[in-house]
Amino acid sequence: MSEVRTRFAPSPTGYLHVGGLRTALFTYCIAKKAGGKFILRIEDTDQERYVEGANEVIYRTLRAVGLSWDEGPDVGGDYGPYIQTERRDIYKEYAKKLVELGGAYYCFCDKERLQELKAVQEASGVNPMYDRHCRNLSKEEVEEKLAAGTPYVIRQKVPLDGTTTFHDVLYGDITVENSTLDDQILLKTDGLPTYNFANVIDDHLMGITHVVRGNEYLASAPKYTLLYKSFGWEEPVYIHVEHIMRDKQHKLSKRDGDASYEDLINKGYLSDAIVNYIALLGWSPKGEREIFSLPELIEEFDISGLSKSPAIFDPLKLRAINGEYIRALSPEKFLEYAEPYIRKTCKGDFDLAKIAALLQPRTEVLTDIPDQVDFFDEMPDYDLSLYENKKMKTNRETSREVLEKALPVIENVSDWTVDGLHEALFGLIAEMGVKNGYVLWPVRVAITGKQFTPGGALEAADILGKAETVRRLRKSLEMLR
RNA sequence: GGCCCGUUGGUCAAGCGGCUAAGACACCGCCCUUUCACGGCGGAGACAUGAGUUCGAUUCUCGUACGGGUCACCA
Repeated sequence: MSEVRTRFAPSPTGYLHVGGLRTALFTYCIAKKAGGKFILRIEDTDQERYVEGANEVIYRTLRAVGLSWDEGPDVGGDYGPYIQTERRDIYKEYAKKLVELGGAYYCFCDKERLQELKAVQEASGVNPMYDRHCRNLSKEEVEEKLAAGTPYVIRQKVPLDGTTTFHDVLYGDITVENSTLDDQILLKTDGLPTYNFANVIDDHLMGITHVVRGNEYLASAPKYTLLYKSFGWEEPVYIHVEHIMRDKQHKLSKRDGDASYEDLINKGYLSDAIVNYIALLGWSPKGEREIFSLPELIEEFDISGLSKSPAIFDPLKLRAINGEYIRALSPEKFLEYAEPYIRKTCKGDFDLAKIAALLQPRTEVLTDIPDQVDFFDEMPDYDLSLYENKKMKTNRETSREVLEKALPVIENVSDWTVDGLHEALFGLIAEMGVKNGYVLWPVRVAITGKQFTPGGALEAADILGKAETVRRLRKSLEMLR
C-alpha cells in the first residue's frame, strides 16, 4: 500500500477560521497516524481576493499549533510548486488535454451573455445553468476564434444523462443525476483554473490519497469524480466534514469576532486548549478522556469518530478546557503567560510569582486576570456593606471590634509570611473563641476592599507587605468608626 | 425552488436491533473552606415526528417536519 498523503489547502484570505484549522488538524492527524505526509498548498487562484501577507498568517498559525507540513510553499518538496498561481501552466496544459480527451470544451460566451441567460432562467423559474451554447462548436469554429484572440474559458463537458456516484467515508455512496450538473468553468479567462479544476489536478499530481474538506464541497464532488474519470485517474478517499456553527442556523463567522485562531488567542485562550477543543467538535474519541495533546490526538484519532452533523461552537466548553490547561501548567509557565495580564492592572512592586500562584486555579482564560488583581496597587473604594456576611456572622459592628483587635496583632507580626500571619491571626481567633471567618472575613475586606479576591486575608496581606497592610487596616478602621 | 445531507438532554457527544440510553461542559444541591476558585459527592435533563420491517427498534426502510449545504470566470 502506498504512503498516505493528505493536504490542507486554504486560500489566503488573511484569516484562518477555526473551521479551517480543524480541517487542517483532522487532515494532519490522518496523515501522521498512518505515518504519512501532510502537505500544505495555497489556493490563491482568485486574484481579486488576494490579501497581502495572508500566506504568513497561515504559516504562523499552523506553526503555532504544531501542525508542521512535510511539503509546502516555504519548505519545498518533490511535487511543487505548492502555490497555485505558480502552477498556471500546468492547469492550462491539463485543461487542453481534457479537451482532447472529450471531457471539456472551449467556451467563448462573454459575461454579458451569461448574465442575461441567468436572468432569463431565474425569471422563468428554471435552475440557472449554462445552456451549453459552445459545447458543440466545430473544431474549425474553435480554431478560428482562438486565432482571432477571442477570450475563452474551458468548461467541463458533463454527460447529458446517466448518473454519477462517488464515495465518501462518512456518507457512503452518493449518486446524482448528471442532468443536474452544470458544465462548470474549469479554466477562467485569465488563464487561471477555478477551484473545481485546480483541486483535482493538484490532488492527483501531488499524490494526495485522502481529501478532507468542508461539507460545502459535497455538492460538487460528483463533478470532480467525472473529471477523474475523464482523465482516467484514480480518485482519492473523500472525507467531507461538517461545519462549525455559531448556533443552529448560522455558521461561525468572521463577524462574530471569535471565529479565527487569532481571535481566540487574543481572548486569552491557550493554543493547545484551542486545538484540543476544536478536535472535539465533530469528532469524538473512543474513550471518555477528552484532554489530548497533539501527539495524543494523532494517536487517538480515527475517522470513524467523525460526525455527520454540524457542531455548535460552545465558548463555555472552550473556557472549561482552557481552565484545565491553565491548571496543568507549571507555576513558572503560568507566570509567563499571566504576567502581561497581571501587569494590566497591577503595576506595583509585588511578588508576581505569589500572585500567579493564587491566580492559577482561578483563571479559565487569561483575560480573567486583570480584574482579579486590581486591588493590589490601590485599595478600591468599597461599600461598608461588604462587612455584612451572614455566613460569617459579621456586620459592621463586629468587624470594627475584630479589626481593632487584629490591628495590633498584625502590627506585631515579625515573620511576615503566610505562616507567620496564620499563627498570629489564628492565635487571636482562638483567644476570641470565634470561627475563623469571623475574623478573617473582615480583615480580608479591610485590606482588599473587594467581595471576592484570589486567595484570602493571609495571602493578600503577605503579598501587600506589612506597611501597606497596616495602612489599609487603619484606613478601613477609620471608615468603620 | 431543484439536487444533496443531517436530526440523541441547553451544548459537545457515546451508541451501530435487546442498555436502568455513557461521559463532558453548563445548571442545581451538598461537602471541603477565611471570600472566590480548585477538588469531592449527588441531582435534574434527550433518542424531532408518523408509518412500516422485526419477537423486539434510538439503531433498518419510507413519508413528514425542522435545520444545513449547493446551484459563480469564490474557494
